[in-house]
Amino acid sequence: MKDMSWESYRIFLEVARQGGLTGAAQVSGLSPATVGRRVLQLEEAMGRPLFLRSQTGYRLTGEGKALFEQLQAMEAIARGVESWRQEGQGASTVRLMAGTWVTWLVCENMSAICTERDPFRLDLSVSERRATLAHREVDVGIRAVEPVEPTLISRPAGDVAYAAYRRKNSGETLAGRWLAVSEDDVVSAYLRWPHERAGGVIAVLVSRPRSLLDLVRAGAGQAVLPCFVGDLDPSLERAGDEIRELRHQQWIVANSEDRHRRDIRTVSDRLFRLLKSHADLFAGKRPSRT
Amino acid sequence: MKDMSWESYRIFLEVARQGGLTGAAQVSGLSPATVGRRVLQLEEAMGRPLFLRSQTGYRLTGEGKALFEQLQAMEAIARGVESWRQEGQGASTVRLMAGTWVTWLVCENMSAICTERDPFRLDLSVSERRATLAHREVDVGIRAVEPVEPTLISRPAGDVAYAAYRRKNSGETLAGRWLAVSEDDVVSAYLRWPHERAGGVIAVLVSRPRSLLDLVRAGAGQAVLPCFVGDLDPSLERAGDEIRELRHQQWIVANSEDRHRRDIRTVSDRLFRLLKSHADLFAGKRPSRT
DNA sequence: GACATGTCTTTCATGATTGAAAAACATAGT
DNA sequence: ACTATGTTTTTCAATCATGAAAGACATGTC
Repeated sequence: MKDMSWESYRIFLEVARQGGLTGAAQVSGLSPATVGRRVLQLEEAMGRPLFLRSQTGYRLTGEGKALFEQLQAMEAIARGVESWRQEGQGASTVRLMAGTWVTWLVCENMSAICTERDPFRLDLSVSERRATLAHREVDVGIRAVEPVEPTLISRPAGDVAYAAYRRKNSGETLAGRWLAVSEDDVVSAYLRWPHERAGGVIAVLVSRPRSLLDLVRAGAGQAVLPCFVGDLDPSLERAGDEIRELRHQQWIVANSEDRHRRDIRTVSDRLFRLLKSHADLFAGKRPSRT
Repeated sequence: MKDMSWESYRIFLEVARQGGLTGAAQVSGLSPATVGRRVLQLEEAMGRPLFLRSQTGYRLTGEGKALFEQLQAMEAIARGVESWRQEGQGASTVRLMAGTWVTWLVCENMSAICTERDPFRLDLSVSERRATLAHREVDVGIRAVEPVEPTLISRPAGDVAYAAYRRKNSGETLAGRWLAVSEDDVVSAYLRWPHERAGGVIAVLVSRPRSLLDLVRAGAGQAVLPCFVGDLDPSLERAGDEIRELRHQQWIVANSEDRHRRDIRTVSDRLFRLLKSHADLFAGKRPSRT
């Protein structure tokens, strides 16, 4: 029997990722009708059900999950080829993944990472959409734990300190009013802290960490933030000492197979310099503001 | 810009492997016309020449070779998926690679490896077409050196001894008449031996080792053969002692990622038993013939 | 309970992709 | 020098895959 078309593999991956035909159709530039047909053919060829169909979308079956695992590895290589292609056309893309606050810092200092004259484009993605380096979904990442995968190379980029912050001159009126991220969206230790350790009640819940800063600025309460965020904001002040138990190191991580890519190296180096130049801020050593 | 179609990748691989449009068209079931078109599109999309075109066929450029390397890894995964598919349909295929003589032994004892009642098919390929385990072109292989790749698992399967053979009762008349494989086709030490060490002249050159046995049987001269081949043939006798310097171990090798495949395990085990049951013959301990 | 909104699925005309055949071309052998 | 055989490339008709729109259906909202 003829082999299954590789093109169906890619469509399958997108349907599995997007959780439905509509989403997959949009990102792949096809129509939902075609996507549905191709998935049907693939299941036919594979001789097993790959999805659980419902009016609300497609969910992977157990066997579908097994296939998904395999094909992700295939996609990783395809991504490598894709960037090799872009490289040849002098228009490469570096995908940088970071947490909410490092992303924020990068945005504030974009000119230190990527200027108009650089021959590459930058794709920033926050870690909520948990992209994986192993599958080459991103080229450079920032992690709070040292990676163990042998296929990754990492470089330590200093400590990160945390403290509670409130609007300046708000005195003790906000003492018990904590701002926090809803527990469903908690992905890091510092986000869990208000839930576990804060004595007072939690006044406002938000779904994105970024909103914490906006709320504190507005005087809605106090929240735990990285020191390099809180200390950099002139309208904020610390509501207590550094929370030592949250301090951790951070690493810049890249895929070792992409060692040869100049653009990745460039971004990685510049990011390293940016973090180093803010090392004192990251570590919570409150410098005198200019 | 839209990504390149994965289907083009597969076509590219086949053209690179077959060295032309015609060959690729046959194995992929397309017409030469479309294959040519798809390659053209791929080159367009990649923005670089991938092949050197000539009336005699397609040859990879340097950049084409780079792409070929990448895509081979992709194909390896696709092969894994393909056998997973076949497995689900209860009709799997085990690809076994071996040298000329082990292949011969397997053919003679096919019932010990794969019978009608087994739920899998066997693809035998001799090592001349140098298939690689790493790229999953074969599932089980026999090697004369212990593999170092960490992705492979190996199992020692005894020693292999060599000696010179001639037709029985041909006396000393054939003393200097060596039969050998032409130097271009020499892939193993025992094939090189007649060229380097034989005192006499080489009477007949053939391109395939298998022909050596036929020639010796016909009384055309003497040739170096594995003992398990020569000693098993009642019409042959040794023309000298074992050639100790050629003795080596052999290993059964499989891809460790296919550990879970029952059919591969079965073939591997049966092959192991077959080799073990002939261990004395392999080692050159001439047993009394029945 | 009606309704709005989001899905997947089906239908059918359109258009892109394909294959067969012929052409153009190089190579090897006589 | 010529022919035979292999290749790639072009041409054109026909098939096949595709998309738009409509249908069917569940889910959540008012």
